[in-house]
Amino acid sequence: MVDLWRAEPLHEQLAAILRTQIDKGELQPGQRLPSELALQQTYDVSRGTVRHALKVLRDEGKIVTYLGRGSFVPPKNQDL
Amino acid sequence: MVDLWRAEPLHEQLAAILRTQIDKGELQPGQRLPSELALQQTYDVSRGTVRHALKVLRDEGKIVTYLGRGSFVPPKNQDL
DNA sequence: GCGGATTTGTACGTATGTATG
DNA sequence: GCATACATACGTACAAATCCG
Repeated sequence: MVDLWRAEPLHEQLAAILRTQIDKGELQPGQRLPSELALQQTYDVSRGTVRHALKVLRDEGKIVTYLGRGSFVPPKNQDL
Repeated sequence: MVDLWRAEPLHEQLAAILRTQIDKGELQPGQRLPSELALQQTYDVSRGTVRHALKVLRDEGKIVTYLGRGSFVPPKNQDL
């Protein structure tokens, strides 16, 4: 869970959590991440913070996001 | 084809495509447009997006729509 | 006229994008 | 960082009108 009293910004904490889940394979390639609303409720942060965290992962190439559909873990390989 | 990552909204892109076809005469006055389902499949967007695009053209007077029949390019002249 | 297929109308529900305070 | 509002987009379901065999 994110910790209000850690020095690290909330969105960084959340990004780290999701990044770990992806790297560990708990979020499989091709799989959809929980919605922003779900993440918001799960980690008790605002939607803005969730979106900030997702942007971090997006910039890292860890996820891809589609309007109206959600964020996904992209396939590792190049068979697109 | 419509492009998910263009800045222009999908329904605007689709409206522009159909508007061009009308203005070019590829869709003749009096002719029926493809059904919403056909447009949906052709351009790979949701029906809601198709309907949004058609509403744009309807508001422009480019097409008229009848329940159970379809959308049509109205005659240019006033012989209704 | 009947019945199924087609087409548009409407209503929800869910999700992301953007803007504002 | 948070809260709210609205726009954009997808999916589903069903109703209403029309078309056609």
